[in-house]
Amino acid sequence: MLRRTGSCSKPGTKACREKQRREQLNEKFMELSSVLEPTRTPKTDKSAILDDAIRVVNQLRGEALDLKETNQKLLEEIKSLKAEKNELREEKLVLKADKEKMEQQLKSMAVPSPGFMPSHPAAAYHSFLSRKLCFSIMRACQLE
Amino acid sequence: MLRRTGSCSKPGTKACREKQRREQLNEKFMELSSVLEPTRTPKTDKSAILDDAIRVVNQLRGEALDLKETNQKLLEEIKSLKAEKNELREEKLVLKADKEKMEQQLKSMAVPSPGFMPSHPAAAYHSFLSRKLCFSIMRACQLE
DNA sequence: AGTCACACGTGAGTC
DNA sequence: TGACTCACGTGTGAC
Repeated sequence: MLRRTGSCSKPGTKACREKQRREQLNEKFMELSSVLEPTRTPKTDKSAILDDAIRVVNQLRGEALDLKETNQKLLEEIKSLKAEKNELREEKLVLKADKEKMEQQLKSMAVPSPGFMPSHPAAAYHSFLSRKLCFSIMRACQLE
Repeated sequence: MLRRTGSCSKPGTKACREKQRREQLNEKFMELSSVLEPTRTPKTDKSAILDDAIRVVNQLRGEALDLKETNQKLLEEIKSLKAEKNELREEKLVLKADKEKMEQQLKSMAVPSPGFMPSHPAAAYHSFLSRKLCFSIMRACQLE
């Protein structure tokens, strides 16, 4: 692209304005080329610049489409992961409630009612064995 | 863009080849314009086409960047969700093991050792009460 | 009228 | 050399 840089010989002439118009067009060609290839020295071939522009726009459009599709799938995966997580949390809560209920029951068993007193030596010994058993259960149930 | 469509007056002339070259350039302008606006009637203004091309390329570049960034964040979120899910699953397994251990202990308590026989009526009555208590605990622990 | 964008043919430079 | 690309000034049609 030859460039007779500089202003017109006779300002106001039609030829001059036509020259300015060409210069503006060429500046836009350069700018487009710079945008298309931010790294390299801009091309000076108008046909090549137009070809590149067509190619790049199509390529970027496809890329954006792919990325949007991927985004959509990732969002769906997140949605399902959150659902699974909530399900696990609920199941965990149920199990925890079960466990606490069992512990509560065992604790109340370990402390007998005040009026309950074995009157016979054999009964007292049996009661001792029962309470010993209950504590061992509690130990087993608390699990560290 | 005025279009003197049709071939040259005198084929082979320089003027004719120059005309063909201009026509090729114009076709590329048209194609670029079509790519830029797939829906509308293509523009015929060369400056406007170049402006649009610059704008669209920049816009698509930014859009692609945003999408890639979003993708990255989504991937990280998925990663952390999976980690949280695994943690919940492990906690659930621990709770389940606890529960089963407690159930096992209670079940073995419910069946006393064969040599264990209360010798006195009061002791027998107390043993009866203990077993009754154990069964009620088991009912409570199994929880439907 | 006058302006605008384009087409045209030609001169000039490059490989 | 010849074919290519670009700049230039002008001609033309549309608004």
